[in-house]
Amino acid sequence: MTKASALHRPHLVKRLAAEGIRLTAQRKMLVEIIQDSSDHLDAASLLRLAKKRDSHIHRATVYRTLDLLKRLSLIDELDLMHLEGEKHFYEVRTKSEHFHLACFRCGKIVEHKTPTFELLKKEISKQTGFRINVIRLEVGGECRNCGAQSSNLPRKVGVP
Amino acid sequence: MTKASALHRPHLVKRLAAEGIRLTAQRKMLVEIIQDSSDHLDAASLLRLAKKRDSHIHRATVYRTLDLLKRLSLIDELDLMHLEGEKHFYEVRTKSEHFHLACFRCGKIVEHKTPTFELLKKEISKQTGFRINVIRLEVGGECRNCGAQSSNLPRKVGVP
DNA sequence: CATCTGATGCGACTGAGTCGCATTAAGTCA
DNA sequence: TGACTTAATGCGACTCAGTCGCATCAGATG
Ligand SMILES: [Zn+2]
Ligand SMILES: [Zn+2]
Ligand SMILES: [Zn+2]
Ligand SMILES: [Zn+2]
Repeated sequence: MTKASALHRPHLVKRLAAEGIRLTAQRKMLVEIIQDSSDHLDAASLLRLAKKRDSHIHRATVYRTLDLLKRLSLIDELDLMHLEGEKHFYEVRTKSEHFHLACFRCGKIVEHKTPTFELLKKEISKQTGFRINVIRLEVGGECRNCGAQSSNLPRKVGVP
Repeated sequence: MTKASALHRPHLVKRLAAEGIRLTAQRKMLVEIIQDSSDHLDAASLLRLAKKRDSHIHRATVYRTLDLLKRLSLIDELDLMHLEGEKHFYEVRTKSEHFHLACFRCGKIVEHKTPTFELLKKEISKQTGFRINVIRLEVGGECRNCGAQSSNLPRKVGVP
């Protein structure tokens, strides 16, 4: 169990209850798995992990729960630059906006944050009049390690 | 034909030639369609438009060409906040980075740019040591118009 | 023009995600 | 606590975007 789970689970459960959403065993389990995972999970991985705990859980339930959590803005959906196919990944939404950098060589995903991002968000809102609900920044490139080796290793995608 | 096409097509063709890529009739046509379109196209729309010009073009060719252009960084792939399903959309990559705002109520897509975004990009690079190859910022929310009506219109997604 | 080779068309195939419906179980209240 | 109501789950058939291997076609080159 990561630090995140202990902090967020009560909040999530409260949110679900507040919306008049039924707190089923499956939903609790799925939320727990997402929160406790140190990786960013895609639907298939989530289903796989869930089946370890309850082999009868059905993929439809996983998709429906992801949709629900997305609609409630309890999780964010990520592409991670489509590093491994067209999958989408999910993570619990935290108050402080962070974003993701994906290395096209080694596949590493790095989370980062900087005040400039928060500033940019405010600025966009002011300049365009949009009330911002979701904001997603993703970066693809070459991480410090891979760049340092200035190697000729095979590339995966997006490299000009 | 939009302003973009006249400016970029020669460049695109040059780039393709430079890479030792064969300039087939199909590739030329697909590049033209993407450039001339005022909308952001997804694979299916691109195929539909292409078939109007050459009814024999096959969907596999469209997918392969999109992959090629993506790999060469000649086009960027967008999600547009999955406003209409899980489709991906494509646009010619221009030098100046812009990003997209999607309104969850009316579905409008707005393109925007601000120096802070360029600044952020430089900052990320410096702070993380990443050599940035692709950077994608997408915003979902409520546009000025829809917000002004503070209406109870049906919502599409992501609204808490 | 002839040759070489990468690209296209094709159609079968895959597999993620969806849908309608019968069954189950969460929440509620007497 | 034990019905009762109704949302949620499990199920399996289904869809349909995207992939793949292979035969054929057509750029590029000299
Ligand atoms: Zn790396
Ligand atoms: Zn993250
Ligand atoms: Zn996506
Ligand atoms: Zn709008």
